[in-house]
Amino acid sequence: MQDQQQTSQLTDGENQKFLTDDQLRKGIEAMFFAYRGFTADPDKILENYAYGRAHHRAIHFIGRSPGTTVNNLLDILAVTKQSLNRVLRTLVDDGLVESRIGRQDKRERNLYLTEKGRALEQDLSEAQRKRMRAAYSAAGLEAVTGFRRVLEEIMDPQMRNLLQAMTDGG
Amino acid sequence: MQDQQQTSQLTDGENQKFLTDDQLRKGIEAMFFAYRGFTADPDKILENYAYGRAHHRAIHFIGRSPGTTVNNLLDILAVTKQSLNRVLRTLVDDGLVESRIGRQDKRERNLYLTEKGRALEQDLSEAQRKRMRAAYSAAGLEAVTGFRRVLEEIMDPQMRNLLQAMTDGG
DNA sequence: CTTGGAATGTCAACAAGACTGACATAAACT
DNA sequence: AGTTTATGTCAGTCTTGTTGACATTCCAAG
Repeated sequence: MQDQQQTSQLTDGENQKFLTDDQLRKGIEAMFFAYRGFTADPDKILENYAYGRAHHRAIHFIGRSPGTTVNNLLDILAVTKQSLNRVLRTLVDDGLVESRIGRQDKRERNLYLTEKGRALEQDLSEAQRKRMRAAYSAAGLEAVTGFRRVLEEIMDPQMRNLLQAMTDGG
Repeated sequence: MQDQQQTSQLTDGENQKFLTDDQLRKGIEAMFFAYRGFTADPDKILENYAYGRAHHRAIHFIGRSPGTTVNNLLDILAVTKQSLNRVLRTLVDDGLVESRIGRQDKRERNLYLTEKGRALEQDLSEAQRKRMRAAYSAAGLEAVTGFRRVLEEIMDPQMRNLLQAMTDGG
């Protein structure tokens, strides 16, 4: 089994010490604390409105893919239509989101941010980006590549595909 | 400024293309989808019990730092004592957690998992570790290092310190 | 042209899990 | 002795999720 090609000076055992339960636990806890930071800044902005994280998510994905349908959004957000509808209704009522009847398929509703909606979206996004920008900058390109790589492995395959499709098309 | 040591062939501009708003957005969305996957497996187990994610968090950190106090847990979980107390009460009532009066300071309660509690903790942890193990394994050591690095930069400094203290002491 | 299914909206009831505010008790500190 | 700390508890509220039921509109297939 010892051929002349040594790709690493580490044995398999040493090479995979990052797979110990203790290393995994640290990753799990880091994920928990980081996610809290990740949502903290938008949450603080939303306190000024009568909105919560659910509204942020809807606003984000509508702003990101203008004209998306309710069903699309349901796939992305993985909540019930009743739950999403309550959020969408308040956003439409408050004039942040416009819901247009589909041109080809008139059953569908195409969702768009209004100017007011886009303003809030920018506010929330910039707050969240600011933290991410600082983190990326401090960690460096190589770390960011690894970060993205691991996140993609953690998510469900369907979500990975969905994210991929969004990134290509939208 | 140009010494003989070239650390990179990239200009500053090229070197920081990962800081564009579009790159940041991709990271933000990856974080969102990954966190959902991250919590999915324990959540599925908890459906069989009358417990939720809040119980999982309490069980995790008690199992990780046996003898921890309520106040400690409040700092870690960042919820109100009323919220935590409701969770702890059910766990104590159901015989998963033991609450002992502190030896030095009798105002404090030291929290421990019972055997039953440890069994559930193992079940939940192993489900979550399984996904992380697969992700780490697929992504490789270098990516995992970057992953951890970025997560630490994203979280609030107090949480980073707290996590550090836990990792050292506990 | 009718019928079945899909996309959407809405109503009602409910649950988990967060919150605030108020109050109580015991123990420790000053 | 008086104050602060650690914890527990009651009551009420909010957000966001759930299920179940039902209506409308419209596309598409028979």
